[in-house]
Amino acid sequence: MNSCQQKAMETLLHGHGCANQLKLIMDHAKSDSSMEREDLAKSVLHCFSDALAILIDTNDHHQGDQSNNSSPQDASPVLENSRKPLHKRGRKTSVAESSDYRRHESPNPIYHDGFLWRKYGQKQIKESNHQRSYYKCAYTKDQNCEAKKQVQMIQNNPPLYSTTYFGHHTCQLHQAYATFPRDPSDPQDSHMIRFDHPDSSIHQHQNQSQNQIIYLKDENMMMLPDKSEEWSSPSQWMSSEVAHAVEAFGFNPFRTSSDLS
DNA sequence: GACATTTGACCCGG
DNA sequence: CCGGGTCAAATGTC
Repeated sequence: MNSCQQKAMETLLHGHGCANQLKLIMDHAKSDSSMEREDLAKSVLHCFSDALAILIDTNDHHQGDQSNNSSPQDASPVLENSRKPLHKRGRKTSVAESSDYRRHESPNPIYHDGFLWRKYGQKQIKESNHQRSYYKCAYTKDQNCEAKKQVQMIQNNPPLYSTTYFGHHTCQLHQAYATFPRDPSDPQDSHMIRFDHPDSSIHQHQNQSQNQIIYLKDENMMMLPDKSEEWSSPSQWMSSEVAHAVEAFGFNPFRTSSDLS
């Protein structure tokens, strides 16, 4: 998978996570969480818009360099960082100048976006009069995930918050997604998709006869068919909602440019 | 006690 | 030197 497709995949997964949370909230509408629902709905919309933009751009520009399999994701940031002495702290590279970011603006800060974040800093930004909060993926240490986000109020009246995401989630949440089908011809190879916490086993259901695993947190997740020799259709490697959303836009990330014309 | 958040210090790029 | 990003000790919460 090239880096653009991976980026789109992550964005779609992000949207899927938001959709799941939204569904859970709506299923258990005990409390008045309309703000949360609004955040999630906006996140879902943003994710699909961003993913589609990425995928369409991929199709427009990426067909010529298919031989180049080395994506930026393959380059090891760990090695890059390891060149620096351990006692060095502070800004390594300017994330604000990185082209690899996605910025969302909403009347409320986006706390529930489908990922688990850990706050690692807060700073008063000189020009804005508002504090900026810095978050890392909760799996930064465990799985070397480098995804980060910044949340900052950018306007008082009416309140407006900017949430900026940097980098990609490389935590297992996405690895499970990115690595299958591992061996479609191997019947012993279980087809597993998971979108909840990788360590949580309580939601896990295993169909032992078919050696397939689904997760109850994603009730609408498709059980992958045993015959998985073809993965060209999004509906065969995405959740049903994401697949339907992508197909509704008439887009197939594996379609070639000649198919488009 | 374990884990998450806060906050001041440190570091780097401009 | 300044502003922004990160670290890590201190503090809070469960």
